[in-house]
Amino acid sequence: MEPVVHTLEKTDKAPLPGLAAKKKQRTRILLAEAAAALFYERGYDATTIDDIAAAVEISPRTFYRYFPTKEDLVVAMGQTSLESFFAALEARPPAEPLTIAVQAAVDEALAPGWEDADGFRSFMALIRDTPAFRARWVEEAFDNRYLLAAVIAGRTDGDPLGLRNLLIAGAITMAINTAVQSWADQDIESRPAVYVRRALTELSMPLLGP
Amino acid sequence: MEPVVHTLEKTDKAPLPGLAAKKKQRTRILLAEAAAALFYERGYDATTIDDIAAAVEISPRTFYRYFPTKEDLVVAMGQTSLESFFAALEARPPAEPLTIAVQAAVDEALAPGWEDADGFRSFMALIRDTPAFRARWVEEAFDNRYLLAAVIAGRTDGDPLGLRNLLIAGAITMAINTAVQSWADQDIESRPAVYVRRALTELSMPLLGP
DNA sequence: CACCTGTGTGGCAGTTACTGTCACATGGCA
DNA sequence: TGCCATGTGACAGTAACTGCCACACAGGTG
Repeated sequence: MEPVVHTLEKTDKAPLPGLAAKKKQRTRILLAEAAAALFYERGYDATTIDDIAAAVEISPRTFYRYFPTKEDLVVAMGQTSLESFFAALEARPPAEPLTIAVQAAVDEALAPGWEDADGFRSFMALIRDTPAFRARWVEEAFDNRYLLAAVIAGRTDGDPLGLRNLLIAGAITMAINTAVQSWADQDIESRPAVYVRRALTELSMPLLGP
Repeated sequence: MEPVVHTLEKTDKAPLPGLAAKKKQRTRILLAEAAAALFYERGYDATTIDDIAAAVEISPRTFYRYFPTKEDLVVAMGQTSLESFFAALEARPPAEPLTIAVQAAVDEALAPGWEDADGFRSFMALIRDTPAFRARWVEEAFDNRYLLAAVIAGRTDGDPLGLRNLLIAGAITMAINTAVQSWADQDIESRPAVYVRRALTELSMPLLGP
């Protein structure tokens, strides 16, 4: 078992001819979208793999060549946002304080979301109410600490696996998740970024006394 | 769905006659122990519910009256340590710096473990290598933030659901998990407490610049 | 004592997630 | 044209879970 450090793409193989790769990627996205639509409509349990496969016109067996388990669909459903976040973060100037950079990256990553904030809220609700998704999603966040730590390390030429960077990444991960979750659960009006800002601001002050 | 805030016991019902409750609790523990033994011996996938039920001489159907899913066994396997941790933490003097208190509580909770550090290490390895367990375990840690935040709030008469306390609890949760995991993965000699101390020390300094 | 009622248990049938295996299709290449 | 590689589908099998019903064994009531 080596998935301690993840990469964002699912590099099972060498890059492939390049055309087939695109097509495979495309089917993967189609599957995730079809699944999402069905989950929102009927719920997770009431949607079978057969349903999802049928919606994309592939055989159920083939579904499993794209996703190892039904739960893993949730990762694909959130992947676009996640990639945007990391891309945005890496594009930020290294001199900028980390808090600000993260804040801005969250803003950008979620930006396409809040014209339809309801969609995003549905997504969060789906995760909250679907135990299998919830666990998988949290695990994903947990793992992405390593990715985040690497980015942080990159801004300062630090050690990607150093304890300090891991802790910072962990705290930020927790902060973002806590913030977004409160937003999804409570607030009807303001944008999630408001919550994230509040949490990150809190983080930038010393958390613990001596 | 309401499990946002957890209690440590599984309060499905009113306290029950009290005798039946003990017996039920006992069976639950027996199941968790039998399952653990089988998992260590053959692995998670190679152990069926039927095996576990047979080891405790109950019917497979009855197993599901104790645990909703096979994965949930991992929570029961770790529950004793978790309860010790919280008990120890609450017993600490409120004046004591939080870092020290947590450190000491981890020490106490894991103490029975390191005469047989190998057992604990096996447990961590099982979690690491069993995707279903891993996700469930991380989720549990994630949820226990709320419990920890409540305890922290109790030491200072703060708000158990206040953002600040949630963030502190989150950071500590991450720190402990990161520390224990590194210990389990790498170190053969020293005790996990050493890793935890290092992480907590780091946490007690400001994590993020302004 | 018989009678009910509530609670834990077991057996059975059914659904669905997932897997191993094999056969077939397609497309580039010699 | 034949050959191989890679993606796909069909089929059978295992095992996790669920709903349902029937039974056992309390404790309280007539």
